[in-house]
Amino acid sequence: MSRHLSDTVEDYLKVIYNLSVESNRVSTGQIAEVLKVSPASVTDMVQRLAGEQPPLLDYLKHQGVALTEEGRKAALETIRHHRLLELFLHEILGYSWDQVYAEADRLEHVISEEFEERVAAVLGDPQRGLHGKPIPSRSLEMPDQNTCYLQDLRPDQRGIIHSVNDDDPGFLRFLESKGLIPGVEFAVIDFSPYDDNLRLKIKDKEQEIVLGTSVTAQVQVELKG
Amino acid sequence: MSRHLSDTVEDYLKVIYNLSVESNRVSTGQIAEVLKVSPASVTDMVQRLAGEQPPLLDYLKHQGVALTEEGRKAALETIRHHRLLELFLHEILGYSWDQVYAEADRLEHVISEEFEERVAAVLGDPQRGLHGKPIPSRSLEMPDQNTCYLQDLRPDQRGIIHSVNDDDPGFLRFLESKGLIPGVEFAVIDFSPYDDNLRLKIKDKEQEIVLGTSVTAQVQVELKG
DNA sequence: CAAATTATTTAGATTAGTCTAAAATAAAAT
DNA sequence: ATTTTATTTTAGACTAATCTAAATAATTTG
Repeated sequence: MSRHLSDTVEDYLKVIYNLSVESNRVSTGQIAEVLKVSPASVTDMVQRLAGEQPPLLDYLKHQGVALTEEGRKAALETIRHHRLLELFLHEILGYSWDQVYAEADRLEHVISEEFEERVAAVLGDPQRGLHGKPIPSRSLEMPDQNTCYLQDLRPDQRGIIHSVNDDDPGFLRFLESKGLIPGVEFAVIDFSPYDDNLRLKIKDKEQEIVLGTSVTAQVQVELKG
Repeated sequence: MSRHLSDTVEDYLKVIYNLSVESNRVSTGQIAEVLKVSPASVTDMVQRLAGEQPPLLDYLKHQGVALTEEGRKAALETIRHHRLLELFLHEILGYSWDQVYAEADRLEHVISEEFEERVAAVLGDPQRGLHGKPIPSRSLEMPDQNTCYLQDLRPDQRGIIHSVNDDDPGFLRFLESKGLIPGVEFAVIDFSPYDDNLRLKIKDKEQEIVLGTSVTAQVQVELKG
């Protein structure tokens, strides 16, 4: 079915997918920043990908890009690889949850469909990754998650940690030390205006914790009740 | 310790290592044939690798190349990756022995030292690969094997299948169907001149088998007694 | 040992992905 | 509604890895 895409192209599509969750069209500047390449390189690349047959991107000069259905499928394939690999590295090879990202990020471009299938089977066809994010299905359907960011909650609301960003090992170790792990229940105790800090009570933990937006904007939660 | 080498460079070094086992210096033409690139490309590349600091190859115009110690270490690193991966794909993910080569050949360039260590640990630090070839040690020592090619044996000699080439799935399925698997004992019954066919009796098998040189030149054995 | 054949190397070109610097466009601010 | 600022695009150039065609060196053969 799918023609071969280079590692680089897969990275572009993945980044565009992730940025698309927030805004409909994605600017070349945003992509450049995430991929740490120059804006000029991005313009070049998105023009190429928009010109492919069939096109992977929809591109309008000075108005950013959006994934085509083709591009979306390719991005989800890579994301499925990544999330299956993270789980695999943890479950089978004993990697810690802050270690898996870098390894999965290289392997995701290289494994075959066969490898993907076998890993999925060994893991029992998991629906969620090691950091809580949904894993696209074999047929590349992304289950829609009913979540919001922790930063949007206010006192007296209760929730469950749904998922966290996986790409910063230091941040992940911080989350672990605070007990902010997917599946954990918590309640918002206090909200502090101006700095937008949140005070949380985590289930089965004595000590309450206070978190700034640089944390609460990176954690997705499921509302309870 | 080691600077980063591209997948392509690792492939060149691996191929040169394998060809070096037979002849001391390796010709650009041989390399071109194995890698399926033009001889001109090989000349280009070997000149580059001989010019690196420190050099990975020793190159003399029109006289072929040899690996430097630096190049040999790099080749062994890749070979270690490959053989550990093949075993891993078989033992942990259930790949058959004719399926592992292609997957390992892509993954070998991408896995980290961490991955290598963990896989080696899970497999119990194996000394031999799935097809019998020795696995270079962590410190990149290649155990020297006391073997010869099956084609060099004559009637009444007995041996054990030591190792077989891993790169052709069809050939591997053929070997399996004949019971020619590393560790299996056999005796040479007959040698036929002109075509150099060998007749073998395989231990615990009723039927004797006759093999041509296109098979016997691809199988390494350990002499017994 | 010279001629013919074969192998290797050089020269010049191509593609993917990147860069910097300059030009063009869009957005923000006076 | 202009000017300023910020973003995006174009233009031109670089590197790694490859190619084909032509030139050169080595080897084989008569």
